[in-house]
Amino acid sequence: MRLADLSERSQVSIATIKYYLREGLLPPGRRVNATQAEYDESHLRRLRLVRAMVQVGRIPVATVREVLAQVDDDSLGPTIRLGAALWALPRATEPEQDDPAVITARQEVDRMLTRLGWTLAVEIGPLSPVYRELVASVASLNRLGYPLDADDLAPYARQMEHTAIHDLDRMERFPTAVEQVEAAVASAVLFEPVLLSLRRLAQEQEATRRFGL
Amino acid sequence: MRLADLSERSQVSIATIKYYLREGLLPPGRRVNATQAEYDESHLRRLRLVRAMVQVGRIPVATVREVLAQVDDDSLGPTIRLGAALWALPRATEPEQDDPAVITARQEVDRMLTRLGWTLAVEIGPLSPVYRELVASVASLNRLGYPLDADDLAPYARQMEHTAIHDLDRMERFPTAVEQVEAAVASAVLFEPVLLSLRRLAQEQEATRRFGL
DNA sequence: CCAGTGGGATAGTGGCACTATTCAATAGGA
DNA sequence: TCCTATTGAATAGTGCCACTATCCCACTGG
Repeated sequence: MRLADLSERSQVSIATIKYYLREGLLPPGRRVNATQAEYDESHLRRLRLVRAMVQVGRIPVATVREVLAQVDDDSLGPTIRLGAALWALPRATEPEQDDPAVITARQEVDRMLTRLGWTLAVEIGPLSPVYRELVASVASLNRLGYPLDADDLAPYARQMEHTAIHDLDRMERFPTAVEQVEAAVASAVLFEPVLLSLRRLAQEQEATRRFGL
Repeated sequence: MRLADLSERSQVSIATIKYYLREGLLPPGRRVNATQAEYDESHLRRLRLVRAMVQVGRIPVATVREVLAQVDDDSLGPTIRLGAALWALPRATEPEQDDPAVITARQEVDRMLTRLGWTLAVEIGPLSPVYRELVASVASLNRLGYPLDADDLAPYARQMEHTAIHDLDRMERFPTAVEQVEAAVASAVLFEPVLLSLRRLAQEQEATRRFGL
């Protein structure tokens, strides 16, 4: 497959593919000679993943580069690789340490985590971007006057435990490590809109049940 | 409260507040005289909501304006107002009609909805932006090689039914209609990062349980 | 009386994801 | 062989958008 074919099949313009190649989001093709390069299915798959992250996930190109570097790092075991890829994802605005809303939020998050027995999360929590993003989000809600405590968070967390089991079941169906991590990233990025849409539909449904049309 | 005070208490620069006033995201203050205006707590609350939508939710300013127009429309009953506000939120790329991935996605979504008995969603579904966003997301996953059928979607949807009940319980605690709709919008925008963070934490937790460290 | 304040108007900034152009070296069909 | 098309590199430009900066003027209040 040449560049033009890759562009054709992915519906991504040649200029944009060149841009991604330049930015290191797409590995270079196998150079057939000085003026031609050959691309294969893995390039197509990667290109679609990049598009998904950039367009659907609104992830900055620089972040996509970091995530993919983890996906392709053969020196990591599959589990670590998965963590590392998701590690690089969040769009977090880092919480300020001295903000009282942040301190409260952290306390409640920690209480929720210990109550659920998420020991790993508690130990590595403060280092994880995911944890920090959670704290920052809860703090935002605090500031807006919608406080969330451990009692509010716990049921949602338990529901997410169930979804996580589903998620990993789906992931483990893929044969190779790279494909599994790609699936995890795709799931993190693309499945989120699905979940959120379902939530809003459920809200509409529940509102109708309560208040009628 | 004068403009300077509003800026001080919200930590939003005067220039930005003026910008929001210009764009109609913030109602003008009560003019005390030709050169002074008085703002109250509702302005502060609204300003924080706008910031949350723009910064955390990454919602375009033009969309924020539309959403707030619904929030403030007294001619609507509270339920309709809630729906209308959430109606205006999504900013997804519309699915193309003839795309086979979209057709498959729509079939599976519809099957899932009927199975759950979400009759309202089925009837008004094709008109709802939320429904269309769901179809588009599932179609993206299809194209990427991660097909989702009704069997995959249903358990997630059932879980979201539970969260929706929690959501509306929290919303109904607020006294006035405007505050309730504001709470719903804040919940739609700000609670989403919380849910997603919880999901990723749960994934880390579950991955550790399965594969160890 | 005059520094400060609010609001309107207008232009500028910076980030970012592309997009267009040009160039030189071929490839490949007529 | 000729001629058009293609590739990759380099570089500059575009369009969007959320601010941000600057002026100006009317007026306030110590």
